[in-house]
Amino acid sequence: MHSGNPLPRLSASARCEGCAIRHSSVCGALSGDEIAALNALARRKRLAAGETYLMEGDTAGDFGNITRGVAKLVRGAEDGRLQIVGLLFQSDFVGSGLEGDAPEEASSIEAVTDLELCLFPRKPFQDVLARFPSLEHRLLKRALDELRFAREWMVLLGRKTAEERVATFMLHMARRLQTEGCHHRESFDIPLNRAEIADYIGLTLETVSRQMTKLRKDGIVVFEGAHHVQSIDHARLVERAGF
Amino acid sequence: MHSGNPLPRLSASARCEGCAIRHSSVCGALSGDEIAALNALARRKRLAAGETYLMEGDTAGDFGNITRGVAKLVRGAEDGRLQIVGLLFQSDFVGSGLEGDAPEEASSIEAVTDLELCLFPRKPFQDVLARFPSLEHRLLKRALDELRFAREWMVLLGRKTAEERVATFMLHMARRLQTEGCHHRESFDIPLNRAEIADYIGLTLETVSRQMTKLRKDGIVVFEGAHHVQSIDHARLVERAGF
DNA sequence: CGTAGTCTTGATGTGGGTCAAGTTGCGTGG
DNA sequence: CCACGCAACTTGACCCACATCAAGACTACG
Repeated sequence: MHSGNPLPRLSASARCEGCAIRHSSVCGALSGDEIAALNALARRKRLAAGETYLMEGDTAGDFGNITRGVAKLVRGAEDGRLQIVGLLFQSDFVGSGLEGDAPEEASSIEAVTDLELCLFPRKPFQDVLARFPSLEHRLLKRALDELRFAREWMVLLGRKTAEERVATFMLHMARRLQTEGCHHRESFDIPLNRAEIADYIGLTLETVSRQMTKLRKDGIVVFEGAHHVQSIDHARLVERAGF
Repeated sequence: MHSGNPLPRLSASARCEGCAIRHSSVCGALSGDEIAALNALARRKRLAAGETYLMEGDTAGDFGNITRGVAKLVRGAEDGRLQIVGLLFQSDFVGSGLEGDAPEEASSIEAVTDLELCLFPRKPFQDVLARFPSLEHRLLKRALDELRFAREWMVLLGRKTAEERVATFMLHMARRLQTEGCHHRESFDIPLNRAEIADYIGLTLETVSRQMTKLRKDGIVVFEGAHHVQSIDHARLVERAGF
């Protein structure tokens, strides 16, 4: 990891100007001139589903954006217990600490689907950050959004029933994934498998499976296979999701 | 709330220069000249233990610091279930959203102990924030710290046993409260009652009580009354706290 | 069309919730 | 200073939602 041969520089065809997440990521804070500074630093990295980008305890420390795919932030115990403490989607930001050397990572980052990252080496990115307060402003907004979401998830993990957890999870997936592609369809693919869902919402995979079956039998969700959701009854899901 | 008679301006004897949290709060980012801008805005507010500063759903929207005491961020369901999603200690920052009007609060803020706040009206503070990037930088560092902590707590809520939760909670209290006063003593007062601890770590008050009793009987914690901790066996607590 | 990974379903177990008394500690008033 | 009353805490008995253990059933890919 992060050793040996350098990552490829961004090719002309993959410049920031034409980037899929040019405006939705933190880069949206930057004007044409400013983005040039980042463009010069950017390196692309691809990971296959299941591969690990960073391990808990590492101090790798680059910054970057997710340009395609879904990643999970995972904390694990030696005895096999896992908790997914966050999901990263297209245009989400990656990186720990702000100043100085990178701190030890509190969680691993693993590719859930095939993944594409746009990475900036630590020190040069810190310099860019110091030059452009609008970039830091954008990072702060993102951090506050993630904090609000983490607290929402604390409510789920601390107080919700299995039924409420799965309903809340489905609403969350629908909100994040329906809008990524086309706005009108209500269908989407759940990128996580049953075990990952369980580790995200603090249950076992068996309980997740049973609750999914219940949603199907109650006509609230129409599945096509275990991962593709044809349609959801949003109102009834909200009822089931609890507070 | 936030109606009628204005809060008192900061008196000369309570200026920022002599403030207990002048350097530990976000204000630590500001030079003498810069702090003057904030000093002109500051209003003090006191709450007795148990009083509510903000209700879930409010859009009050001032910013501020906790100058003394402990507050809890609480989310509640109609059926009585509660989850404390964060504790605020001396020098912690309060306020939602950055730009424009205040968003609806996701959680209530309630005084756990007698509480003293140093508040800045929303709009003027936003102006100060726009003028001094170092203040925003400090806010970002704080937000990232809180995010890291929230994710740590997600692990507790999602995967830890009752025994591990109470041990982790005690370590957290020791860390936050021992250093506030004198460094050498290992004793401290738990500001939360059993029900609040339960709502913080996702258990019932009975289970919390039983686990506290177990810590006492196993000689890991010496209590004097239900709230005062005389000493803790740090190493054995860490063992019990799990991952 | 075989086989390995993933998902579903069923049977059983248990950690922590719920319900119900006690007990302790503390402020208040006599 | 003591008696009372109330809230907070502890402890015990019982229960249930979800975990665990154990087969099967899909499905995808060679």
